[in-house]
Amino acid sequence: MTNVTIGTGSPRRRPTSKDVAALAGVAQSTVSHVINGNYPVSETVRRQVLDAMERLDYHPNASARTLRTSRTRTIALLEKLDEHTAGYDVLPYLTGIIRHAREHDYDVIVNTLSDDDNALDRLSQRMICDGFVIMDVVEGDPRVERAAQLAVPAVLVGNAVGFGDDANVPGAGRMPDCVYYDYDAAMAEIAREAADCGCDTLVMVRDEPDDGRSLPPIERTMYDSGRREAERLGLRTELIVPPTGEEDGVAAVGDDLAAAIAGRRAVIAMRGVNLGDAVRRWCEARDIRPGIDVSIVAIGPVAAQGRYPELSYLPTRPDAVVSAAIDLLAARIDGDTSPAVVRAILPEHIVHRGTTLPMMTLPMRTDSGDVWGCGRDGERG
Amino acid sequence: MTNVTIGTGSPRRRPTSKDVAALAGVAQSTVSHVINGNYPVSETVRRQVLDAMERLDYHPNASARTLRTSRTRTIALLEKLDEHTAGYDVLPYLTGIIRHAREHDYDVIVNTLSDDDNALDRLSQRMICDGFVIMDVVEGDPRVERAAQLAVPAVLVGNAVGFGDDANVPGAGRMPDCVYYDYDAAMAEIAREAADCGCDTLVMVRDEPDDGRSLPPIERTMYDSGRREAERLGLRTELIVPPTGEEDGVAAVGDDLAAAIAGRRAVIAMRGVNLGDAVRRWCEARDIRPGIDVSIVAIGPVAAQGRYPELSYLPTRPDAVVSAAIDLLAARIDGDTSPAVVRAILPEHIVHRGTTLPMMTLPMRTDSGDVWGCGRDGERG
DNA sequence: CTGAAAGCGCTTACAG
DNA sequence: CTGAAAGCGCTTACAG
Repeated sequence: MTNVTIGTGSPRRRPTSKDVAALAGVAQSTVSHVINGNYPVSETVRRQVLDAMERLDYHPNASARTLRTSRTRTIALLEKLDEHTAGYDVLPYLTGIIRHAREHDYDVIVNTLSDDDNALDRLSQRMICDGFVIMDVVEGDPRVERAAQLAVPAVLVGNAVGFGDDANVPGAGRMPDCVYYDYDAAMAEIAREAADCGCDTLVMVRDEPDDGRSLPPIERTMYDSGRREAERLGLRTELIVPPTGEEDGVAAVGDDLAAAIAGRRAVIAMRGVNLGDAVRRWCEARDIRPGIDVSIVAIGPVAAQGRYPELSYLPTRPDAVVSAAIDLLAARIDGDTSPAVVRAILPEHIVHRGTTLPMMTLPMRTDSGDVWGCGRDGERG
Repeated sequence: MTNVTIGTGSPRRRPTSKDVAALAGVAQSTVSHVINGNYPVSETVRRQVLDAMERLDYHPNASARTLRTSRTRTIALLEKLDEHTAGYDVLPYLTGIIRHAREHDYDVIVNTLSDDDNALDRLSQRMICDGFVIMDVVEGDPRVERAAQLAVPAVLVGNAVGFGDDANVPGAGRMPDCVYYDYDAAMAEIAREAADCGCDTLVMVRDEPDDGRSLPPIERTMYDSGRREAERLGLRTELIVPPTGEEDGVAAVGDDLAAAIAGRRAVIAMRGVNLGDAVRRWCEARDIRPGIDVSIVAIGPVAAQGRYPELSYLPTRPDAVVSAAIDLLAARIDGDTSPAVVRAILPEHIVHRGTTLPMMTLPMRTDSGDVWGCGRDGERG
């Protein structure tokens, strides 16, 4: 306790490894050896050093270490956010990234500004961070090419833009890795679970209209994927495109929606728990009973669990996504130069709650009005 | 363009101020003088140096600067978040802090982990940041006392816990500054606007029940404050305490709520736009027309604007809060040792949208059923 | 196993 | 106005 600043007295100089060495009666390098464990140190000396560190309340200075090692032990998260961003969609990513980064002993600098275009350059050129996690990449995002030119590695989270067929970045540099949740597979999974329990229709409600602003890349192909899988399984499909992703949007396409599910065993699927809940309320207002007359499944983050406890959903696995992303990034920082990786995180299964009956036992009405359950083996008719 | 890493070739060493000095034909210190502007430099030399910096694509190394100056130009934001945190409540604070920090040329390390208890110690002891913004401080939060002992300054955002009457921190150290939105004044403001247009009842719906977990400090006194102001103005008041802050909670206290507003000119006020929207929907489901039969005003973040476009609300001014917080923190980092500051950010006025008629012209029914407008001067009767 | 020395890339008195 | 030198606090070959 000799090291606590008292009142307004001038703060005592922080102890350095030199002070520790002096107190322990060893060389400064020995202190470093003890701390980093890169060189063998006798147990006696190790104890002396540890003891001195404790007594002085010594903690190594991060910037001195960084200056010497060229490792900041900091990664930067670039995620453009505005006041319209749905928070419970971003929080699991944010917190997951921070948690996994900490597990790799990194701190996370977060930059959410949409007008801070040179954050990427500034943070890497001044050696403020060891690597980047870049989120919400859009089509033609200049940051992808920029990231490829950087002296530090980057991983793209949430989209596979600029990869696949057109994975070549103009100019030199190495491609950033990319991790994303596979919405295509997710929609296909919903189609499969629908077919498994004898539904005959998959109604997909799009999250956002195609209004000139470019659709999120993850939305470009998921409806096609859902339709393809559904048709392969013999289901009818419908795509409803509301003018907005909220309650008003659902109301605006109410007639289409009503027609799409009328007299059908339908599963209504959409991206986003907000939209899912809006559809649920729309149904209830019209005495269509989710989980009985129709199934509603939203593809959304686990956070939905708290906010919409009644909604059945297919989790987007943000933790799996960011865990893979941080592992990749940490490996790159440690010098892994293997070819760039594009990793799809696959969906698991629907979490059945109030808006679907468990698919395995979903009651099914025959034409005669009988209700019976069906197994996954497809014991039907 | 000579400095771009090509393909897998070994990355070129980053240029240093020494390289710049050599190219410009001056001493390294002169380069520093040009960059920092602390010493006079002739215009000719300045140009030479600037030119050399440009040609080499030179950017000063942050850790070397930090090692020398003991300034990291980084602040740490500590905000415990879990998956139940409402995102649109935290995003404006997060983004606001980052934006204002950048304006002061700070980057922001964010730590949202609820189990990373020594983040405060680690980040300050290893000199990773110059100061802290600590959010969501709760009663008896050990971080307040901890912050007071730190070598770097801290500012508490959102609560004034441990301040006021019991502002003394045990042990030595300097008290952190604190900035908070004044919910007491907010509820009083709602009471005043209600009285101004001839309402006779203020119904407050509490956001969270007092369920053993300590209430957020900002909720401790706001209902008292609302009641006091309302009664001073001759309004009746009611406090409704739902079992949860969501839709189910409102349903559970539906009878109380119905009784509280029956036959009254009531303003229903609550903290949180979610709750406000739940009340709005509850009203509409019972053919009580918000904005006509009753007023609903939620105290909430500006983000409500996007999410609940119909809801009238009293903005919580997150930007004003964090702007003040960062200004204070930056001043402390720059050596300001004046006494600790507790700054309340006062509410402005209600933003009238769908759930209130503009208060100035709210139609008012007399006993005889007449409808008439009223001015702020209180022309009544 | 241990220690003396160099050096990471800056900034800052200080001397000129 | 300009430059040579010291030093911030570490880590890492290297010599012993």
